[in-house]
Amino acid sequence: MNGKNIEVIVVEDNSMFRKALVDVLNKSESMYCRHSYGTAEDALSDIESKELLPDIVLLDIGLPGMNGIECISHIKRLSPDSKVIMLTIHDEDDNIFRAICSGAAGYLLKDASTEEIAQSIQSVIMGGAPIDAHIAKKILDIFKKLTAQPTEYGLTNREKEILKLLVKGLSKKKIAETLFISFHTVDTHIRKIYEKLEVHNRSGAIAKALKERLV
Amino acid sequence: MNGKNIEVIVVEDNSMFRKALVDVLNKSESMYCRHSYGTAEDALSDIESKELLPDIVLLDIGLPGMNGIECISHIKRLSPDSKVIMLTIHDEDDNIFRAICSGAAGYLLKDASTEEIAQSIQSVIMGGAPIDAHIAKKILDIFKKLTAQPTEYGLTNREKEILKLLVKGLSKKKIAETLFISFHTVDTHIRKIYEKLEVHNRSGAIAKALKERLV
DNA sequence: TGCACAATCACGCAAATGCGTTATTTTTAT
DNA sequence: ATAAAAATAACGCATTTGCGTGATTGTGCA
Repeated sequence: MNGKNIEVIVVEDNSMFRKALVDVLNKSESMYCRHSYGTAEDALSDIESKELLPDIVLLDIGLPGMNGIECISHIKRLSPDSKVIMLTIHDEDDNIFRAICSGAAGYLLKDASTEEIAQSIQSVIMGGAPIDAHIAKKILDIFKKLTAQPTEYGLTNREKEILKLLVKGLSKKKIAETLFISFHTVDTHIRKIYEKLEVHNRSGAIAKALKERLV
Repeated sequence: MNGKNIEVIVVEDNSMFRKALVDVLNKSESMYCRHSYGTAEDALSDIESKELLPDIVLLDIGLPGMNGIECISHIKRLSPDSKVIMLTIHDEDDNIFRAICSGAAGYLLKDASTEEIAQSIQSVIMGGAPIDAHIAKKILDIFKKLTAQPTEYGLTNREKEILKLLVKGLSKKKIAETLFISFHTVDTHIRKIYEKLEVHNRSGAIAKALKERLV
């Protein structure tokens, strides 16, 4: 049961970091890394042609060409049992959600030590889901945002109605025609909307409406 | 092991439907319904004062006053082991996601027969998650949308950068200052963005960017 | 009875936008 | 090396926007 039996491949464009990773992995007693790549395309074509079935893929998100997120599903297609651990520089990366949904098994920051990364691989093999604490919080935040009751800005029904039309891209004139009211009335309503949403232009109102699911 | 041992409570504002439900439940050999309510507030205060710990809560989404979604978390707080089955009229209800995240165990349409509803209760008790097929599809669609690769509109990096600033609500002038380029250049980029996104104004671009997670 | 609030409408004006058109330079790809 | 694409910049103009300031009407609540 012991021995170097966990096959790991590394996909990471920074060659310094890639080499450091590979070295650490190969020093481990339980895993080895025979293949590492600088781009998703290289890795995928190798997996396909050599019929590689790695246990673990360490995958950078910020790759040139095809990015890591896209890469996950291709890997899963070619080698369904491979576990993918994402590596990222930024914890504010808003791709977290996509990665998790695409089937990433873990999610680590690059400032993790190479040892920590090796440790995380063990954890994935044991069925765990190593996720950096900062990233875990981000994930919870995303869920919280998705599930949160929309903030109550005290918009009246008419204002909500007009906000919807703004989001649809209508001009004041078009809105007036749609609702059979005067251009000026629309203008007044929009001013109230801006005031209540605490924005100063259409862009802000639309962004807020969509981000906070007001419409 | 047999007998009427599953305690169900019903929260539904339509009294006709509520009564029909309660009757069917009480006719069942395995469950009973002693308490039913027309509002979330009534149900919650009763749960609190009488220390009810129902096995199942059938909960309408479209309640007057506190809605069903809000109600879930209160129920879970007062009676953590209760399983909540949501009832809704519309399958296009965009609250599905919130309900699931709040911990609803099932999600049914009101046009389900009362028998089907009773059947679903059994299924929840058995550890299942009865979700109406239409609703299940909606859920998958929401996830698909959340996880979908953003449609490729062929935006260049510069265009994406400027799109982000548009979403932040900056004017062309501000964008020009931010990027240390001319107002006119910003203008040109924005025109290309509109062209590629097939919109004709800022509102359309921002709405598309946010809805399709381009930023 | 009165007052707050929603919804309606109006004028004017500076600023911003959207678009037709043209053009140079730099980068990328074949 | 050469063609295509991207990034840069400019002028003019009709339209739209954002906002200061003002007003009238209806509805509900205290």
